[in-house]
Formats: sequence, structure tokens, C-alpha cells
Amino acid sequence: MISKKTKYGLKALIHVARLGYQERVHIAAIAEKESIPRKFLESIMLELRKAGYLASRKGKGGGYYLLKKPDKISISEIYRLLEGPIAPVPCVSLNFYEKCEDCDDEAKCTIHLLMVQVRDRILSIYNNTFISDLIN
Amino acid sequence: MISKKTKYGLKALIHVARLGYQERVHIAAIAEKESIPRKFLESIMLELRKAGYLASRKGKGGGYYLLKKPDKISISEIYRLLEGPIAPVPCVSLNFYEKCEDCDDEAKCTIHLLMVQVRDRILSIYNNTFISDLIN
DNA sequence: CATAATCCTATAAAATCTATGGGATTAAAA
DNA sequence: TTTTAATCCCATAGATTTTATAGGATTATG
Repeated sequence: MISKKTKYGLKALIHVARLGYQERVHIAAIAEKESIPRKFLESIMLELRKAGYLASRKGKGGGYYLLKKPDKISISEIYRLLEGPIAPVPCVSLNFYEKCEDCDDEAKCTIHLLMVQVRDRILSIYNNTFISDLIN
Repeated sequence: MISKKTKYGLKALIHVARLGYQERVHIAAIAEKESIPRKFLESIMLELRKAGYLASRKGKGGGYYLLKKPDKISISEIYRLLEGPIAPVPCVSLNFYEKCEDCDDEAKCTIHLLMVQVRDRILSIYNNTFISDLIN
């Protein structure tokens, strides 16, 4: 199960991506329309901005807008940023690999191959789906 | 990411399934060989027994053995028992459905279809993999 | 009756998730 | 220059879930 943070982040990003070129939107507006707690969304938006997906203007008339093109933002990237590993176990993670304490030899692990398969199936979707695919 | 509980449970179940017909094994032995905390494993084994996958004998010479045939135990079942929903979000779960608070109309939700796809990919693996497939 | 195993309930410790508060900063408009 | 309205930033609180652990009850064997 993905966290609410990731779900909120994806929905907010899609929301911004639906706007016109460099059109701005307030956090408060997104929060209301997407039913996301305002302050929680604020921290998520900040993270998306710092990672280069969004840009913002402060002050009156300010707001957020999309910095990266929606067809260049894969779900994988956002998932990894907000959620962490896509893999079902750390020992098959491509970007967040960690050795299992309970496993001497991964090749002999009874569930290792299964986990690899699951990882690859999920990745094949998230790698090939972009924010642009979710706008409509 | 799956919990350690689910990982431990799967590995323990496979461990028991590798034994001969109605051969018994102690929790302590599994715990040691699979590097699982003994008391934690105890509670997991109890859950697997209550769900009908394992049987046990108390007292001296006791232990656990497989009750259900390994080719009749899908990973889906065990996952749902120990972990809960397989779906990435509650609103696309087949067995643990819950409506999202932030979503009036699922048909209009921007990430709903994506989540359905992920669910189906994972399910297609877990539904079609059985404990018997993981013995070797 | 001693021993060795599971059974059962409670609970504690740690980690993670889900926010919330409050003020600092910035920019535009009045 | 002042007011207003937005993001920025840090701290932390509350809730939930995960990961165990403790300790005794129960049961079966020899």
C-alpha cells in the first residue's frame, strides 16, 4: 500500500499539470479541490519543488506551477521521491538496495525470485507511465 | 514494501513445506535456520495454524507440520492473511475495499486506473504462484 | 512427575505516518 | 510605505503500525 503522502503528491502534481503553461495555482486551492490537508500538502509541494518538478512564486499572486514537462515525469520518479523503494523487499530494490539480515545467500532465498518478478511488473508500469498520461 | 511478518511467514511456510509428509519441526529450529526472532515467529505460526495451513502437536516431540497441500496454497492467500490488502490503495482492493475520503467519484480519479493496473499485475503473480513453486 | 514443546494474552519499544503550529520571508497591490 | 497574501521553514505532536518480548498456561511424552 502506498502512503497518503505519495497519493496526495501524485494527485497534486497532476492537478498542476492540467493547468495552462506557467499558470499558477495556490496550495490552498489544490488542498480544497483534492481534499488534501493544507499543511500536509504544503510540505509535499515543497519536496516536489526542491526536486525540480515544480516551481513557485511567493507573495500575493504567487503559487505553484509545473517546471518539468509532464511527459518527462515518470511515476517511478515521483514514487521514489515521496514513497521510497518500489520493490516489495529491500534486497531486490534497484535504487534503495539493502541486504537482508536473515539471508546469507540471496541466490538460495526461497522468495527472492518471486520478489524480483513483482518488482519488475510494478516497474514496467511505473517506468512507462508519465504524468502526461494521467492528465485526461 | 511487505512487512517482515509476511516475509517471515512465507519463508517459514516454505520451510515446513519442504519436509516430508507429516514430518514435524520445532519453531525454534525454523527460527534458527531462517534467522527469525523466535517469539515473533511463534505468533506467526499460530496465525498460519488458525487459518488452516499448518497443524501442530504440543509437548515433547511436538512441532508443526503442513496441513494443506503446498500446491493448493497460493501466495495471495498468505499475503492477505499476514499483510492485508495486495492492492496499492484501498479503493482498488478486491478483498479489503475502502472508499477514499478524498475522492467523490472513482471514475474521475486521476490515479484510479493506474492503481487498478498495478493491482492486477501483482495479483497475476501472487494468484498463480503457490508454495509448491517455491520449494525448489 | 520431569521435561519439552506449543498456546495465549498482554504489553512494550521502535519506527513510521499523518499531520499541525507558528513565525519568517517574499512579492504584489493599495 | 503599509497592508495583504502567498510560500518557506523548522519543530513537534498525535496516531498508527510494526516488531517484537515476557511470562505463564496448557498439553503431550516418556
